[in-house]
Amino acid sequence: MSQTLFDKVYWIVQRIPAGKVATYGQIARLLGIPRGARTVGWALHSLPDDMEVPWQRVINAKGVVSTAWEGDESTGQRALLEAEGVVFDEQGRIDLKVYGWTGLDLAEWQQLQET
DNA sequence: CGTATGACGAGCC
DNA sequence: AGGCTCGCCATAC
Repeated sequence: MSQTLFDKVYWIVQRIPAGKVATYGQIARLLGIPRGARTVGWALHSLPDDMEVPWQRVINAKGVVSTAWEGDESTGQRALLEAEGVVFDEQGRIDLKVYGWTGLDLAEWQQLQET
């Protein structure tokens, strides 16, 4: 079945460990489109509700949560991340040096190439 | 098939 | 340092 770019994005995001965060640009590079950060963002934008994807672990390069989605204090993206151990600074940003995802391990990377 | 759009990014002012 | 503009890539219409 022809995996769409979206499916790959979801596949990768689902492999980001709890307590870690990745940037759109980082995921785009994994997909082979170094300048396609926007496309990744769009993929998550149109994420089906019935799909379990920790999209909250995907943020922009500034270490800030883009989705002003904030709906609720207990369900907001920030609350979800803090519950996983991610710490925000006074400016509401995440230190990517500490919580940044290092990437897929070798086995996962190879599996991605096959899809 | 051309134009518009979007959870971004890097560069310039 | 902070804010604005242009560039990129894959879908939607």
